[in-house]
Amino acid sequence: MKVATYNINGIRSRLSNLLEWLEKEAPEVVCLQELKSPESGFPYGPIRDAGYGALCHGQKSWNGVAILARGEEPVETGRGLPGDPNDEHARYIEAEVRGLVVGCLYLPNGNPQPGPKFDYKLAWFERLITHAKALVKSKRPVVLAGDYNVVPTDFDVYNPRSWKKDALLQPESRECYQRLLAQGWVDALRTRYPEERIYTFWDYFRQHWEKNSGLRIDHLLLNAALASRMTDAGVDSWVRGREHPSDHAPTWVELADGAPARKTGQKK
DNA sequence: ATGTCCACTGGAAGTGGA
Repeated sequence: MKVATYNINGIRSRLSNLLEWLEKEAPEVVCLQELKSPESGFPYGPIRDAGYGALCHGQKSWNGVAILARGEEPVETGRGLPGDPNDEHARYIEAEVRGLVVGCLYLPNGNPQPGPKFDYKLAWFERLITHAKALVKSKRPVVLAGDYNVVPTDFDVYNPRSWKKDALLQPESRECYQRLLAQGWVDALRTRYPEERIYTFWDYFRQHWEKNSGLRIDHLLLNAALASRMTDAGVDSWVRGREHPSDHAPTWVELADGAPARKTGQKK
């Protein structure tokens, strides 16, 4: 089973890219970010026709997240990150799919820094860390997937000097990511490729895609119950090379089948 | 400072966000 995350940068203007990718790669579970659309504009019809059930947490103009499931309907377990009732941004949705708990997140970009947007990023990150603490310990398999807007180390960017002042590389952002990992999460892509440069995002400027000047900011974190099932991971970078692409590429993990659910025990 | 793209407003080109 393939679980993927894809920052689509506008689902309405990118629908054909999404459908082509779904048809070619047929992931079982998909986390989407940056829909830039309210739920009323979400293309449920074409996505259903492609064979996927969908959950959408949208808003006008910005942000927006969704979870797709091939051949079934994801069962929603939460939307909006707990911890701040005044936070209106549509950046988190959670569901159960195929025995997995799937958290789909779009962490704030945080630029320019310093400033209120960077403060919001760090505050949101703290709320994520708090929420993740319960998930990581679960006996159930959990994946936290999305656009984290964090370049974990200098090895995850083509040239750290060019991005030194960017919110994605700040020590505070990286410290939060490390603290999240330290709970016990496995960073699927880096575990699969411990010594290779691998990117998930190439901005639209200065022919960065053509020169492979990328960043690794889309991450799939697995708890212990799921990490042992990982058989492969990768980036569908061909999608970034298509006409009219998002600046991100779909990033995925392949998982072996889990043990069948028990009829007794575990129940609370 | 620059570079490019998306969505929105308003009814063209500018703004905000990334």
